[in-house]
Amino acid sequence: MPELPEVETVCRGLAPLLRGERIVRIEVDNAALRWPVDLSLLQQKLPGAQIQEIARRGKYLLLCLERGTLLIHLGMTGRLYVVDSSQQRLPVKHEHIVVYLASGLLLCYADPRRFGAWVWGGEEPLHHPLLATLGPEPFAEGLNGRSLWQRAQGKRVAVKSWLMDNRVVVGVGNIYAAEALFRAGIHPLTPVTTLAEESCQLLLDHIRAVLAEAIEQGGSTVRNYRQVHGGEGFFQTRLQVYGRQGEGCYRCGTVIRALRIAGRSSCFCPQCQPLHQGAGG
DNA sequence: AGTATCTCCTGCGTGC
DNA sequence: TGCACGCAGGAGATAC
Repeated sequence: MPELPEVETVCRGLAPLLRGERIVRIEVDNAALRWPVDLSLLQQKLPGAQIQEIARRGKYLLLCLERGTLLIHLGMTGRLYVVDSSQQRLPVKHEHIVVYLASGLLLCYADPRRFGAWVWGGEEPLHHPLLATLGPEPFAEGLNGRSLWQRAQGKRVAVKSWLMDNRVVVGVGNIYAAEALFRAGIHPLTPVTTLAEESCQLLLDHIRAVLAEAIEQGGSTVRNYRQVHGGEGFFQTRLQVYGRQGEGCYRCGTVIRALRIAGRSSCFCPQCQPLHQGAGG
């Protein structure tokens, strides 16, 4: 399931392949993604346009064209890949969208569960409703323990749900929230309002560290995530709590447990992540 | 207004 | 071997 490291990896993989390419046409086989793909609009905007840059905002990919930007979200199972139209290829299951490029390359989108999105973001994509309400990027300079702590005041929500709220910080999903909390020694149910400012800083440091390591490793291949060239990421071998319930903690040997928090399975080590006031120091 | 739940969807593992 | 079922979860919509 793509989180920030996976989307960033896809972004970095696509950029050198697509930058400067001119779009010839777009074919949509199944428009029933998270929101219906507006085919007539895309057919009006895309053909003839040159791809200037590929960028990322949160978990959204931005395909920046000459006059406007296409927003792409991979949802849970979305996959972008580039193939050469001159080479024969087998049909890909759940391949819903193909963008034909002037060089003969094809930008393809497959998404079994169709939680993803292809949305026209207009000429000022950062003002698009999907992007306008997003919180800061985790690596943004202005983000620090103090600003996080200030925003946590008066909120009783569990720290894990809070981290996954993209108004607080973008890009942190279920996997990396669990991993960052483990590294910071903070119980996932800790009410955010009880976190000390130092704990917020520690947590942010670990969020940044785990995301940076995951990007370096090409993301985590859990279920069907793949890089642009079809290769797997490698960070999944370094996950310390996610998906490890019932197994021993690498640090202390205690059995990793899983709770359901806001409907999401949340793995943690009861020994390394005790639940108490101001947890995490 | 803050918080929790619902919803979309398919593939996969489990149990009978 | 097959089928029902639960679970996986991003994030906007909806309900409390």
